Amino acid sequence: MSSDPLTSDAIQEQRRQQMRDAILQHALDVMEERGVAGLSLGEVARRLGVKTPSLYEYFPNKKAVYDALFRMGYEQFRLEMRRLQEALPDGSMRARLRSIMAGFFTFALENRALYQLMFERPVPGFVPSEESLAVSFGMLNESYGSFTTAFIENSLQVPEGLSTAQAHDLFIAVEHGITALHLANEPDVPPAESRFGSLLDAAVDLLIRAWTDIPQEDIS
Amino acid sequence: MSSDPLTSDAIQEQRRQQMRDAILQHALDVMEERGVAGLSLGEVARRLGVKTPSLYEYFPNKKAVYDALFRMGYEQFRLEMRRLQEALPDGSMRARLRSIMAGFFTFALENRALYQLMFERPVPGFVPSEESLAVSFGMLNESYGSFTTAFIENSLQVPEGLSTAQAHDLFIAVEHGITALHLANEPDVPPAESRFGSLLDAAVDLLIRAWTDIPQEDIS
DNA sequence: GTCTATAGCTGGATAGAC
DNA sequence: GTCTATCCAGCTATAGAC
Repeated sequence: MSSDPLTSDAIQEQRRQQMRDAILQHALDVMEERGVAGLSLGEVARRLGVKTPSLYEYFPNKKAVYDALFRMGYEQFRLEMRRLQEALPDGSMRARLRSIMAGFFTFALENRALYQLMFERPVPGFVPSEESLAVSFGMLNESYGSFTTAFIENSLQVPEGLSTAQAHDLFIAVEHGITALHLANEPDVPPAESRFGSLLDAAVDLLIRAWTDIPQEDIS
Repeated sequence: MSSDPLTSDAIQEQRRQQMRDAILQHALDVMEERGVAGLSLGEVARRLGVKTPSLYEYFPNKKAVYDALFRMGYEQFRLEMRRLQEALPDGSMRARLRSIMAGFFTFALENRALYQLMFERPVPGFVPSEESLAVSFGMLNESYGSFTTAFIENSLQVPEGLSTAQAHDLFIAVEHGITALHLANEPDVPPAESRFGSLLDAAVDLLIRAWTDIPQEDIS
């Protein structure tokens, strides 16, 4: 019997995918060290133990590497958010929002370069492709879905004039504002002691206060 | 009489300052077009009608240009915030917060590159100098001062466990979150129609709701 | 203070041998 | 699919004439 061509192809494909992943992983490392815009394909190749032109077998150009990273970032982010949803504590809306915010923040700290690529525009000339933007929107929609569910379950009320989608966007904006300022100003200070990281609880409190009717027993 | 050396020196100094300003202005233009990290001294020189080495008479290296821009950004920002404070509408805290947020947002839109340099870290290897950081802290303190005043005047209450300084930081984080997401996702959409720009009012509402005791007449 | 000239480097990307 | 060789472009920065 000759070797099975189908299996052979599959192995080929697998190897190809492994190489692509390795490139992306080393690219991430380089970005962490040199800054997002400081990615160099030469440096990536060096770390992989190959020569630069070899990379062009796997990505047509540098922008494609950025694009793949952008997409990968949102896919990982989606997985992380799902994991978070499933492990969400029972009980108060406060505890649940707190948990989501902490997860968001932690993801950003553990994937700084990726986070910057996803939420800021640090690379001159790079704009995510349509397909990658679709992935990022998919993630947002999924997040929006569980946000809405949580809202209904806890009978929180969004103020009139504001859609639930907008409330969700505002939630993300608050998360991102705290996260981005922490990363820009005190990237290496532990969140709990940091100027902006320590505001996570206050932010949750803010949202709960604003979107919950003051209980009647508060009035003497 | 010979020419007055003092006056001559002053003129020299003035010319020098003009050239420095011109360099910074063109650097800003280039950053707007090519991205913050895409600044090229060669391009700046070209637009000024001089050769690249001439720039080194005015700045010792490229980082010094970034640093001067960073500082300039915060100085302009401070002026803008003062102007805003003075023109603050009488009346409700809501109207005043709205005005401040709109001013912040507008400054960011009209100075995108500068804003990114100030609030994000888009340039690999660039960290603001101590002196420039001092300027930025000075601005924050000034902003904090007027924030506190406005709070006291309107007898708003920060929740226990949160200092006024932290409330101020949270305010900035909300401003930045909305602004940054707008710039990253829909930089060219007019704020009023944009996904995140349109959240400015909702953000003010959020803060007011959370930090104001619900009036008694709300209870039937 | 401006220039020419140039060092010195790094980068992205392609052609073509193996 | 990997390599060598190379192109080409751009950049920061310095030396030294004028």
